[in-house]
Amino acid sequence: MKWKELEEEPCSMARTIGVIGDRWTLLILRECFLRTRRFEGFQSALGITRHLLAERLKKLVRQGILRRIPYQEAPKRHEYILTQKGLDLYPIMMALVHWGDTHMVDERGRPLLHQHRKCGKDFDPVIVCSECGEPLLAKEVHTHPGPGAQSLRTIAAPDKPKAKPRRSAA
Amino acid sequence: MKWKELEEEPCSMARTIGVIGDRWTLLILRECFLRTRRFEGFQSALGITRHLLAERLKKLVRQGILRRIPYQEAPKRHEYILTQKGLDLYPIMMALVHWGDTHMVDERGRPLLHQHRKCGKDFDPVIVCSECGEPLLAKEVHTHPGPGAQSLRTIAAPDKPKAKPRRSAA
DNA sequence: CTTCTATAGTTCTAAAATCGAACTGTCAAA
DNA sequence: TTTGACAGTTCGATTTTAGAACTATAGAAG
Repeated sequence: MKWKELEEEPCSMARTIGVIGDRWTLLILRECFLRTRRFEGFQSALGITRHLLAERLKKLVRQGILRRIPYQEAPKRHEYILTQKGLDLYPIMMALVHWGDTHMVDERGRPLLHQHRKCGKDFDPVIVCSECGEPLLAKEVHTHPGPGAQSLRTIAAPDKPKAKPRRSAA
Repeated sequence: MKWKELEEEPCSMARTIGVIGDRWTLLILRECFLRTRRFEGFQSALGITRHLLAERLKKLVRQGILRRIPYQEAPKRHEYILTQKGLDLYPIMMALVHWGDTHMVDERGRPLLHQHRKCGKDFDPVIVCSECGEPLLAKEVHTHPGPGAQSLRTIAAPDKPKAKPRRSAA
């Protein structure tokens, strides 16, 4: 499977992974949410090679997740800022952080706390059902094909995905 | 930066990315949540090379995200099932799916719908504050160093990463 | 008894991605 | 005139991944 195919699969998760599902892209996005905007800022914060950084930024711009905006003429310079589409990645970022906070902290505790301005408290993100507001548990969710379904794969778990001969028997 | 270093960074997101932040691992986890449990199941569903699949499964087991459980003696066979730590990845998976549903669907609509057994309705996942229950917006969240902070990097947003405006920066 | 099939890997080579370091170009300041 | 900051680009070396074949075990088929 190639990256391009991923984005065309009838699976929203696969498509998302096709866009942001690699180490550097995710880390670049972390920096974006931490308000880094410029090439040098990303590079020195992450230690990514300049080559890859340039490539990843281009891809994020192509995907409409970042916008490249001039901040000075003279030597033309641009900064990269999140579009709405990019800001919408926030729940993904929070979910990643929260899992790390829960399962990957050492004895010192969390490196970073999040305070909700609305209520003033440090919080954890909680996922709830948009319809009833109850917290979601994997076990209580049932998936079924939607209008965009097309392949039998990825819609629901087929109990046994037919095996095919791997070698020519001749 | 190497993979191993990532897991030691004082940043929960980096650590999480170090564990699950690559294309195949994420797709394998998708399959896990769709109830795939066996080597052949993953391989044929994803088209991943057997070599990589074996490696990724080993890593997920090492990380305590999957457990390798024998389901038959005779030729010894195992299946891979999510531990609690693995199940806790559910919010990340849902967040990925939801972003794809919002920004990556084609005219046909969503490939997969999620029904909440508790209320019976198809839903979207919503992230709320654990303290006040209000939906979270990136703009309303302030980050500050926690007990596990140690490096100045990644703790909090440096307002401008050593970018001193040398000119009138618009 | 031999062959086929199913399952879960391992091994090998070629191709692709990433790393690391140097190089390009613009303009301001020293 | 030289240096420094910034935003890239280029290129050879290294690491990962792809793709296909090979190994191993055991039941069923013939």
